[in-house]
Amino acid sequence: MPIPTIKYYLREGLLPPGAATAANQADYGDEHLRRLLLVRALIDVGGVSVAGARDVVAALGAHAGDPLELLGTAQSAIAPRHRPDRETPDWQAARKRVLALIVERGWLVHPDSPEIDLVADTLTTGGSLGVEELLANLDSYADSAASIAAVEVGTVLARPDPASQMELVVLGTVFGEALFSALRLLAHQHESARQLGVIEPPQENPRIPQ
Amino acid sequence: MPIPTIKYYLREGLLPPGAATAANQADYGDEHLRRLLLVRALIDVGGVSVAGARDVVAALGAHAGDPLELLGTAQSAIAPRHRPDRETPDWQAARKRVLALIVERGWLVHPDSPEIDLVADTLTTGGSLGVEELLANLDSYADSAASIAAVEVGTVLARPDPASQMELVVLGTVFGEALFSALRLLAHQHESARQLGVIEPPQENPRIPQ
DNA sequence: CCGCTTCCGATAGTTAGACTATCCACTCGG
DNA sequence: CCGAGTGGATAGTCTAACTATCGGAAGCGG
Repeated sequence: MPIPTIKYYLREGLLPPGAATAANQADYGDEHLRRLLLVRALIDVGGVSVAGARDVVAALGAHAGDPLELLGTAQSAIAPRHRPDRETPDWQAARKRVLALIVERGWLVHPDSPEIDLVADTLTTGGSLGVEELLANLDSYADSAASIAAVEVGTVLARPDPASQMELVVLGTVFGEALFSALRLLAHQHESARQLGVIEPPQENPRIPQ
Repeated sequence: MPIPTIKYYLREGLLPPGAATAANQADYGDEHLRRLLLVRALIDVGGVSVAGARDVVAALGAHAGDPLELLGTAQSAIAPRHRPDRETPDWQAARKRVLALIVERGWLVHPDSPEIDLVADTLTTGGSLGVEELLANLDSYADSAASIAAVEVGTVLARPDPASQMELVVLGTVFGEALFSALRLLAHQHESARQLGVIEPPQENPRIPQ
């Protein structure tokens, strides 16, 4: 990684300044390196912008004990930015559908969460392109999201100290997404082959027919 | 949407040229509009670059009956671009782990699929940042990816004509990802609240205690 | 302690991607 | 017939993310 880039990150506030030992020397420690790796992960793996990464590390420094706040910052840095018209009846209907989902599942989510609007955005834009199937499959997506989230939150809480938990909130958001996404691709391949009736998977003992 | 932008997309080959009626007039039909919406969805919702969108629509035009090929193009346009060193023993071990997962699940995936490497990339980079939990949770991710993929492939195959199926491969890849991602965020909120032992969800009849 | 290298911080320049603006010849609608 | 609008071509703008250079002050080997 080129030095000028690191200097740039320092300027942009993505990395904390080193401890100055003289007018033109400064010490950088292990946590500087670690921070740098975190930033690169956010940018390379999470596709976050430099400005977004700055917000995330700032949030990591601030509300040191509030995982929910941090989670929001991390996710909104990662989420792609698209805003359909939110005044249309279609969008209102989509939002209502999401609220219904939340209620029927008993999800502990504040009804004013902006994340609800994000789901409605996706449903609406998809609907306007004729992907009505999104709505039909909404429950399946919610099932998977719920089971993944349960595992992930459990994993975060299993970390011993709060600082390490905070970091895993950020890293888990990014890497969890990337990992799921890549596995989904593999699973698509498998399911396409299976449902299209290509050759069956190798059996325990392929010699015995049927 | 400004006209100059549409002209730009035409130049870049994201939209097919209209049927020329005169030296300086051309007709555009419904499928042009639809194509434009598809491109915008790829860019806005999927976060795909203009060049990536061109590749996807080109793939949509070519191999008209090969969903697997198209799926690969669509996913690789969406996937963020990060390449850790693939020669390290860590990466080799990660890849072996992924292959084991594929075998033990009987997934019908070609062992040379580049998507396998993507999973290994994520595991390796995560591991180098100390997110060992990714490996531990790999099976949970695979479970969810499998069940989502089964639903999605089924949905695509339910479409009546091949052209419409091809389109849903692309749109489903993009919107499915966005929808799952947004729902995961909501589910994180819920699970954090639940596992941290915040107030319980409202019961059917909250009056009756216990 | 001399000189070469490296480093800090600051300023300025570069590159790629995604638009956006202008021009010109033409043509359609009133 | 005339003014608004269109298609195609060319050139310009704007932002994000780097990258290069500069001046001065350490550090370090001999």
